[in-house]
Amino acid sequence: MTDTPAADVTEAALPEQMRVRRAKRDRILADGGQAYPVQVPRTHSLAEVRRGWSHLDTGEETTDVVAVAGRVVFVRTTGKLAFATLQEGDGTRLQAMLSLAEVGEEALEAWKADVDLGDHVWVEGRVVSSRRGELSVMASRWGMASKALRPLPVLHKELSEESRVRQRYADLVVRQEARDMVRTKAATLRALRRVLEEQGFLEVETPVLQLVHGGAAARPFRTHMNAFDQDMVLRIALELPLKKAVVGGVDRVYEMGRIFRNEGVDATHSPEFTMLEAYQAWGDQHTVGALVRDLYLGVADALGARRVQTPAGVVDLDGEWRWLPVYDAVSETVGEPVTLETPKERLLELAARHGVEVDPTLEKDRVFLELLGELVEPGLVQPTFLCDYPAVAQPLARPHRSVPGLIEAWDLIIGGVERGTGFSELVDPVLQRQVLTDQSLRAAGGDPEAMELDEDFLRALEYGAPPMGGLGVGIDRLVMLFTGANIRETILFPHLKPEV
RNA sequence: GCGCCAUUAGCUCAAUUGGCAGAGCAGCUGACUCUUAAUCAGCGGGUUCGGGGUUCGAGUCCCUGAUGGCGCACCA
Repeated sequence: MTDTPAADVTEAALPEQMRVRRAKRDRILADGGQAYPVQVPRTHSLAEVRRGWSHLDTGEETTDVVAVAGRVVFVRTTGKLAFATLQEGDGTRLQAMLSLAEVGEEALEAWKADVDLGDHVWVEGRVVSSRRGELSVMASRWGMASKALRPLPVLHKELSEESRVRQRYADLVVRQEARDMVRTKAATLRALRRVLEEQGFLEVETPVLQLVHGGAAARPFRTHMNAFDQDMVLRIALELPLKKAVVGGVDRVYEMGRIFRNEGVDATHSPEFTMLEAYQAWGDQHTVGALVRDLYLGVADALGARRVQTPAGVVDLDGEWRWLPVYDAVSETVGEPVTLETPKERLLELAARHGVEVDPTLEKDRVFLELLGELVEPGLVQPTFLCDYPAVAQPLARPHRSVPGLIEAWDLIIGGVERGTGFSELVDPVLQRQVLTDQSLRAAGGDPEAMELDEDFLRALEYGAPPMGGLGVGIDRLVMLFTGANIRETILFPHLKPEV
């Protein structure tokens, strides 16, 4: 124990409730007890007791002795009989009863004196049903398992938005939705891996620290490797190393991992988020379209619902997943034919007529993409593959097999939001070099999102990559679809600015 | 990045026109052997986000900074 003067000053500055709890801890230790024992008697989880003795009638008692442990979330103490509600990790609760007649005066008085909301305790005793029918453990002994020094937030009201995120550990204790989210996300990751494994995909891990930034258009985080005295970036995509693996014969390969983008933070964007990318040799945009559908259905089944309520309406994942060429989509929406040849001036007029603000200095095809994003995407509630994009949309996609100027790529829209993207991947090393050279010139010209020229990637392609399809799915957005949560709820510990 | 709103006890929130800073839960003391957000009686607990200003007087008005939320812009 620290009794330095400095510690006393700190002690005095603490809120009353924390001083009280510290005093209780000190008293337990001074009396020869343990406030933080390395191990406690525990024969059953709270859930196991609930499952095993659910048949008890109101007031029925057994001689079955169990030992349970959990966090105290409610206490109700009468003179000679104390009740407490214990909670374990997934939110399962079980009542503990301490009766003077069974536990003895000394143990009951210690309970009243030492136990606060938030403490972990263990209780050993018979499984009984109380007179009001509450399944309980009637204590013959109890002990402190871990003394909490900080008072728990109230359980009757949700934490403020900021506290929920800053102190997720407390949020998890007091809010069932927070606990469920952790398990929902884990179930989602399991389901995705299962679907991929069933279809013969191998999971690999590729470098997070990279020499050149590529695979997507985004601003990277920069760092430095001391051993090589080498500036590096954190990856913004998984794409390039996975394609290198396909070159080497890893025909069906995927990675599910964190990528980092040094950009805005809001309810739908986090600077680090989890991406799934999969590449399939001998496949194309249609085969990976089928794969992404299997992935979504696999997750839906794991979470128990193929129909999902979203702000945009009810999504039926069992329905048709429509393929919608983007020029058809925009033509239909604006009520007149729009094609790759439609001049920029006309596109700008259409934008103005439909109230879409567009930077008039954008190139023609980007104006078109603005119209698509503003007028079409929000209205696509059911799963839709927007396809046949103009080439400008995706530098790494293959030119369309039958329509010049288009590429073979899709964006999957569900509930009005982009959920994933897929390609017939570009494997011609000469074309790829042209595209990347153009990108690197833009990077040199100051575009912070443009890709750099990755010579190693081009060397790999020059050895020959098989025809392949590839897809990318934002895992957090997938979880958001099924839970209705915003991205900060799907990420256990999202980033916030430091506290003062 | 721009605009709007918010920040008060451990937690969640009140506070009228600028006039003694409050409630519920939590905590402390006491009562109570079937409670379950237990109940009852009493008590304590505040850098009103930080800094500056106006005023006899500021949680409240002004300036400035921090953090958060929402909207817009950008992105997945």
